[in-house]
Amino acid sequence: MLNIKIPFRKHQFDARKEAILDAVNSLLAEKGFDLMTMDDVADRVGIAKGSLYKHFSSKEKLAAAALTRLLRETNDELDRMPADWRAIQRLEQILRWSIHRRLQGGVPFLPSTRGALQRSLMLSLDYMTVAYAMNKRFRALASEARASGDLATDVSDDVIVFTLYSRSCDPTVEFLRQAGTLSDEQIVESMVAATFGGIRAR
Amino acid sequence: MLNIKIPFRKHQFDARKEAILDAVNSLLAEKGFDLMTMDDVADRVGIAKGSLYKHFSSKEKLAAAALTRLLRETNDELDRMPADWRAIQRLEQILRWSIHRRLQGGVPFLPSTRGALQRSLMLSLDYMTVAYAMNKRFRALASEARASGDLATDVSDDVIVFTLYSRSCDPTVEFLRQAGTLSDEQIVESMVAATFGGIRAR
DNA sequence: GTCTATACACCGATAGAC
DNA sequence: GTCTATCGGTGTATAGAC
Repeated sequence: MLNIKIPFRKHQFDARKEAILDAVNSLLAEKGFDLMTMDDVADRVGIAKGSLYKHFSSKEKLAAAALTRLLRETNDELDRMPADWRAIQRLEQILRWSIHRRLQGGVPFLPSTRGALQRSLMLSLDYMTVAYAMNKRFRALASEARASGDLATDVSDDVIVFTLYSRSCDPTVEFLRQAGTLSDEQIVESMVAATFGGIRAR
Repeated sequence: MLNIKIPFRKHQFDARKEAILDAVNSLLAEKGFDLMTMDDVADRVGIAKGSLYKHFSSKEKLAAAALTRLLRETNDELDRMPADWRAIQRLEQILRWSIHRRLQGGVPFLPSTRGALQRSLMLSLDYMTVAYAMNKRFRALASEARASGDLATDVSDDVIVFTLYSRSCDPTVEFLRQAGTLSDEQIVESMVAATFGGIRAR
């Protein structure tokens, strides 16, 4: 009976861990890393602050775990796409998915290129592994799309990849939501149209 | 002789005020509002922290003054443009100017839509006045450009204006600079090309 | 007005009882 | 493993001497 109870407890433990990451994800979206406090996280999950440290040894590790999970989900979304889609189609869809998730409150902020978090991310093997894998896939899609003649000739692959990363945390989304003139679906399509087609008349 | 010395002192005072704003601008660009401390500012200017409060009564007021000066300069840049330029040309040039300034370290970060700073900005008459004026000019340019058929039909004026705001603090710039494959001038032109022409082949 | 010193609050992390 | 209580450090803002 002990070999039944142990897996059960472990299940409980993992479930709480997921709940913590959910809270962190939404808090990162709301306030960003610097303004998010461990008290915020503990309050939202409904546990004591001290208990958080039984799961994650620091605030940076906590955020790294949340971001790692997010990157994994992005990879999963890429896996789910139909096999016959063109590269340009996949790139467009992954942006659409990102903005959609963000509007639902699940996708975080821009991790600033400086500061303690960035340093901690670099030291996280989990994070770096999945980040490297995702980056590789994006670059492959970019060069495939370029080979098919689907990408603008006056922007390099670097610009393509970084632009798509950045659009995931573009404040335009917040502005448009606050303006209130567009539905969520219209916001997503406007952003995709502006990113891929530009804002100048064609 | 007193009426000579008083304006001189006032001149000294104002000069120091400008020096403080310079320091704040570069610090905001480097670390953002949350991570910037009053000690940082005082150290960079070379004065004591307490003295800062003789010029600005709070950290938020300090940042608001720096951002207000930046918006004024943006307005000045719009004023400097040749009278015969088309609206689309002006919009393109103001983006080019923004990114150029940012690469030189003078343009701040993304002011997050939440937090103490945003609240303080809303209460600042100076900031709101110049922000409102600039917004008005941008909207006028957008609708003029649209009337001329120079803007994409599938993005609204809201999207045009907010997109240009957001491109001024787009992390793509940081990424490209870190990648090191493009010169500053190439970064500016890539961003302008990607924003106005999009990343999809035309 | 500029300095030094300090009050006051907040936050990350830890200790120790249960 | 969860809780309460607290330490140590940092940051904004102020007080008071000069």
